[in-house]
Amino acid sequence: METAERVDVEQLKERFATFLQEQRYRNTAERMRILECVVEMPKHFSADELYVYMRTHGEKVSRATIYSTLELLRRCGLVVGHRFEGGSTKYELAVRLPNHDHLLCTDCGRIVEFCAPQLQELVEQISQQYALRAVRHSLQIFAQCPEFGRCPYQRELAAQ
Amino acid sequence: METAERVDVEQLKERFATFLQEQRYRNTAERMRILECVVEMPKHFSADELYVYMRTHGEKVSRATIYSTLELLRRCGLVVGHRFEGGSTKYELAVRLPNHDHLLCTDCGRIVEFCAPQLQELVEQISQQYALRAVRHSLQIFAQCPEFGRCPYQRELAAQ
DNA sequence: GTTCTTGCAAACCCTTTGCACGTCT
DNA sequence: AGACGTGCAAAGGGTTTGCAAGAAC
Repeated sequence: METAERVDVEQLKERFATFLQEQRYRNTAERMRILECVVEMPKHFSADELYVYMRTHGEKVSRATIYSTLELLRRCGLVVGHRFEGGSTKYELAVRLPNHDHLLCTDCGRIVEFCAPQLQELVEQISQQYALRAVRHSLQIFAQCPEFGRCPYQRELAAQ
Repeated sequence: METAERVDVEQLKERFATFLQEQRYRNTAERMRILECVVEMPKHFSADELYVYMRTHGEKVSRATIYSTLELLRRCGLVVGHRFEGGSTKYELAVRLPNHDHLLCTDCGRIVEFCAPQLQELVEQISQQYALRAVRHSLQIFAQCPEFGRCPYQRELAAQ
């Protein structure tokens, strides 16, 4: 849980409260508890994983509320959603590592996050070529270990 | 249908036939007819759009066969699948424009394809930093018109 | 003749929705 | 009081699967 300590939950809750107020949404206990639990989740989690986590930690909350609150958190900018291949949308706390993209190891499923400022430049350059203004982007790199089946992180993953 | 004429269907069918043979899949009439229809589809299409197209063009085929054949075509490299935001997976013929990415206008929904060789370099560079070998990537840029609501392609889109 | 593929429908997963009840303002 | 949010279950869209009949090898 080392990542959790680095995040100032109270500050996030304030930002969320301000957003809700400005957008004329109601500040409910459920919404704040969901934000608290989002902070406690591992880096990438699905709506259902969050639901299971909350139900197994004594929180009484429905899937519908989780989905709707995650959408509010996304619009508030506190959470980012990614549609990786295969399953469901994965969410992550935006404050953990802003403006990053993902490298997905097809050997072990590991997700590596990276920041590439040059990519931002490239994205803006390409958008300008089409007379458009880049709002955001999503780059996913699918990669393998140089020697097939010898992913250096496979052991690490198995140990978890 | 100008794009269709530029594609050598027979050559694609040969490539698919070779793939099926090598992988010990059977060469069936359905699989070849699906490939023919994929060539006739607009650039980006969903499995269901292909299904509807085939059913309205006298082809008797099931959704299950469409999905399984699209997966074979993908593994054969003839077709690429994209998970844009919102709906279903969109497929496209790989030969039309290889190694490209997508710019999505959030005003009009238009999908612009672009090739950026610098991106390929960047992707490889990033992968190497993590001792991985890039297999493929997917970059989606979400963009808007400089003046809100004045997308130069909106008229074009409405005219269709 | 055996194994694979097909078509159909049902199942499946993830997400959204309708509704009655509860809560915030 | 009124509008909005919640929980539940049911519906929804997209995709996959189980099975009997049919086709490829």
